[in-house]
Amino acid sequence: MRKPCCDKDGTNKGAWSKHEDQKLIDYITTHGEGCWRSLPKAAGLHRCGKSCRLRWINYLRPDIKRGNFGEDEEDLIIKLHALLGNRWSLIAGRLPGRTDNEVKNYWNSHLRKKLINLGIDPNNHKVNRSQNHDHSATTTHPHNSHNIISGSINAHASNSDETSAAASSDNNNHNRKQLINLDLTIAFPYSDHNDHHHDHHPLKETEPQNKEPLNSMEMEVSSNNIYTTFPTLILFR
DNA sequence: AATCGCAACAACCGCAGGGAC
DNA sequence: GGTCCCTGCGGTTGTTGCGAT
Repeated sequence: MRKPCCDKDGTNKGAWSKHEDQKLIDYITTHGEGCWRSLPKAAGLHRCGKSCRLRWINYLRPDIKRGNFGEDEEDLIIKLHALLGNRWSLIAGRLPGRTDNEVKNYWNSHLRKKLINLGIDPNNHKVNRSQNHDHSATTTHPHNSHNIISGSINAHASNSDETSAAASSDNNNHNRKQLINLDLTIAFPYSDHNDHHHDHHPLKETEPQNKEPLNSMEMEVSSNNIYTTFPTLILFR
């Protein structure tokens, strides 16, 4: 029988107090991140490790960027969501200082509605033809009536009506890349990475200090990379 | 001034992946 | 190879703040 992640008795839940925050900050500043399960006891916190980790990652980390999302960030989230779906950690990984929780919340509370108001299905980023066709938003291109992203993979697929296998030909990929106008360079992990607690996902390779802020112009979608690295992206064909 | 409804955000929960034993 | 443990992720819920009535 597997033990629960934390004892239900004796652990605090709900909002964190300033005192708890300070304890967590002090401990991590001294000992570094990791070993979340044993951290609460060592730090003198009556919280489960999960809760500590979440609090640190989503709120206390010094590199957290607080405040409203800029238009460029909004744009980037929408574009990345079209590519990656609800992979919030991956999306947040390309937005320096933003957390997956923050991006997820922002999507659910703002961007989702924004797309719906534009007559765009936030799930597949396709225009809902039964709704209004006022596409005056900055994220919408007049030349592409199918998708909020200019020449996105979705748009490409919708134009080709059940397109054949995504990686079927280099020529096809080249054409797509030209159509997409959305670049997403995927860097790979440093082999000499010291952090043995890091996530090994191919898009989570870069540490915050290595992340370059990307905007839509800098992103590079290599179709080969996309389709071979992220099987779930096949969904967006 | 009170209260109601909604939006925003913080936090929790369950699950899955991966490493260690 | 199987099991356990730790960690991270994504969905969901709870709480708080604010505007409308």
